[in-house]
Amino acid sequence: MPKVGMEPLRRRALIDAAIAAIGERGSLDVTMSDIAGRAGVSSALAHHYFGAKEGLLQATMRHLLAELGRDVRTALSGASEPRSRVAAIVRVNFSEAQFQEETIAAWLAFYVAAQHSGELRRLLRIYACRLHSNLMSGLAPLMPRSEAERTAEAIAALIDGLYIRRALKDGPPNAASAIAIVEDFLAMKIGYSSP
Amino acid sequence: MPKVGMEPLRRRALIDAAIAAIGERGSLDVTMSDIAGRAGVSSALAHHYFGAKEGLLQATMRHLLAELGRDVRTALSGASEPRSRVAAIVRVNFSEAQFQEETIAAWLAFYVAAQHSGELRRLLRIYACRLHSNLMSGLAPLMPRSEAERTAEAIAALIDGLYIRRALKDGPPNAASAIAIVEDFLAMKIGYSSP
Amino acid sequence: MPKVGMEPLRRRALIDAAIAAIGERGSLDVTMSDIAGRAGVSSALAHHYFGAKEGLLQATMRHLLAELGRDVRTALSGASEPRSRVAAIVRVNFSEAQFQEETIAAWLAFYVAAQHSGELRRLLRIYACRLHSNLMSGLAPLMPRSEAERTAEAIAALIDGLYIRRALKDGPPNAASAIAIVEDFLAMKIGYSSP
Amino acid sequence: MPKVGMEPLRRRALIDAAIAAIGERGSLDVTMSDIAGRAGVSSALAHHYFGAKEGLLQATMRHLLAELGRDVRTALSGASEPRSRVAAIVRVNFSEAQFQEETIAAWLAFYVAAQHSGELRRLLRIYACRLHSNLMSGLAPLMPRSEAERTAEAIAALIDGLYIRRALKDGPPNAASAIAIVEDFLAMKIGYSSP
DNA sequence: AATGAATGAGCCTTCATTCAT
DNA sequence: AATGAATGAAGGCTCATTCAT
Repeated sequence: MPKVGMEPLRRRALIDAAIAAIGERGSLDVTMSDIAGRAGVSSALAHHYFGAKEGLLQATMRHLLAELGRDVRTALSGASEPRSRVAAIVRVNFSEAQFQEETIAAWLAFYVAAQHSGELRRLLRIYACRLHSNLMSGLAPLMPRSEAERTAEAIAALIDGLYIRRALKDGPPNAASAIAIVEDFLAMKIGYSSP
Repeated sequence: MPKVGMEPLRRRALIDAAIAAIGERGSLDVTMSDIAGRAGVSSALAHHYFGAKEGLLQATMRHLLAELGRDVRTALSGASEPRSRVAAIVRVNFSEAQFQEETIAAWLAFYVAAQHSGELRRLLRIYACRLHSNLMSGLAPLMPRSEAERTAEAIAALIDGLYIRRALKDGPPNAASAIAIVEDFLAMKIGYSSP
Repeated sequence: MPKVGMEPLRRRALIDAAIAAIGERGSLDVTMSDIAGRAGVSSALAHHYFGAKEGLLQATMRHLLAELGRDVRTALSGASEPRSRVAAIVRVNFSEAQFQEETIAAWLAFYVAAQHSGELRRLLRIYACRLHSNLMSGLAPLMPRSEAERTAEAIAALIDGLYIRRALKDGPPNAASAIAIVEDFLAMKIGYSSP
Repeated sequence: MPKVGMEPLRRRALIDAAIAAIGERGSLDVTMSDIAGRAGVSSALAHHYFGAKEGLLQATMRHLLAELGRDVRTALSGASEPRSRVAAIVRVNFSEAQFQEETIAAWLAFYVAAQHSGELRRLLRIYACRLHSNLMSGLAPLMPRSEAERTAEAIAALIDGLYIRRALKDGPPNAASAIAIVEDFLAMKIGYSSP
């Protein structure tokens, strides 16, 4: 039983537990004790590592954002054609790693909370900017700039809308139909050249 | 000096106060005292009229839904052409009465909360069904059924997505650009016949 | 059982309980629950009336100060001769109402805490100023100004010193010997004219 | 790399840190972590050396008392005349080593805490006895025994009073004026023979 | 010799809710 | 019709303390 170097493990366990708790409850209104309990530690330890609940929540959101960012980067690294870059971004957002019940619920909870919390808002904006510029890197070569801007905005809205509408559905998320909807939009927008 | 016939006024005042409080805070995590205070009454009275916090929240959501429903009905009553029916629905969702900062925030808060609360979920689903069938009443005559279904789904997602993305923006909501995005999608979908 | 107009009674009961608790423990490090329990109410009610622990502590100190102030005023109102004014002030500080174990301990606790708390410090300073000017009103006619100033300072120090030294003693405070010490000093200072 | 012979250094560092922490905060309500941090060690080490917080606090008070005792002994060793013995004692209490903001605050904190802690109380009493007998060694030759007793008591009270009244003042302690007050009292008491 | 890891206990505070008036 | 009074329950956070290394 290693008694040193536990910090990164605990941090990670606590963040995972936070995602689970938030995802299950569908809001940030979860207790530190619940999270800590899921991670198998005392709530005092959670405070020890993250200072306060807010610290843990921010770290959790950062983690979510970082994971998505990594997936997107990976997906983009294998897509050189503009069209396929856009498709790759869309696909990642509905990939198995991202588009699962728990993650979706946590994601939305953070999204809504970001409306009124300085730091969460900042984090989410950074992500939004990155998404936008990633989309633009694929769209810009295919249409006039202003058109590309609006298209990027629409795709982002579609993605977020498809996420939020999961809130009403039962059963496992259907990534395929979600992707189809976005792809359909894209196809109309930039013509039916294969992605 | 107690007055008679106060009940409906108080109920309404409390619901308005709830919307304001929730909208301002961006979540359902508001206190009964805050709401009651805004309505100018004691929190005990809020309990008297709504039984419990949950009751008030449900009544508030019902109110939001009812208002939107009324607006949609009104808009539809003046639109007989399929194409213009769809346009009318979209326009209502971004009308001044609906698409304001406070209402948007409250709306999202309920949306996310609905993920895990029986009654709120039920209410939101009813609304979603109504929206869907309203959209279908406009789309069905214009395209094959399955295509119409998917289009209705996409429009609904777009609307919700444009709402949620308001969470990141500053300044007053820009209804015009939101409508333009949905209309653009619609136009591509059903051809450029004027709405 | 009156259910209205309780506020002043509860406030007073809580302040008395606070004095008792602080006096018994000899420091401000008492719990709200302890205080509330002594007052026969829940700790939530204490918060309801005083906002927070700090509020209750400040109110308590204010109460202590106000009582002493009132006693001093009363004593002074019956003393017109300069010499007897000084004597009256000294006597009040060691009167039965003030110079009891519990009050002394509470007093010291506040005194020490005032070193680093803005509001308590402010309150204590006001009291110190008042004491000083009261003493001066008696001493100024009897000696040169600068001498009077120093004498007032010495008397104040003697009083506080006799208070703090109670911390080491057992048994009930001996007011008579304390008064004798201050009177002895005074007598030497201003001559043996009868007080 | 553990070093041998660290114990006395660590103990001393921790005690110094405790004085600093207590002096700064003005109360014994400081955390072990704070103290340990100031001493540059972990709080676990503080426990290792002192067993518990109480142990460290007692050691700290003992240190304060011991230092004062040493200073007094030194001062007395150079004063053979009764009058000058008393003066020496007074001077030490307001010497630079003792009469500084931090030490004063720590001193008072211990004083007040001693009201209700067995060991601290015992320690403080020992010091008080020593002070008393030291004063008596100077006063007894100069006046009747009972008069000397009362004078010793008054001087002790004056010293403590001048200490506690520092709690209300800003700026660096003014030792000169404090000494002047005690000396003035002494001079009146035992006549104006030079100290 | 020294520390990181970990926790239990306790405190302040908030809040929905109840009740007598 | 309406409220002030009051509380139980729960949550965030702190801290002294222990233990294995």
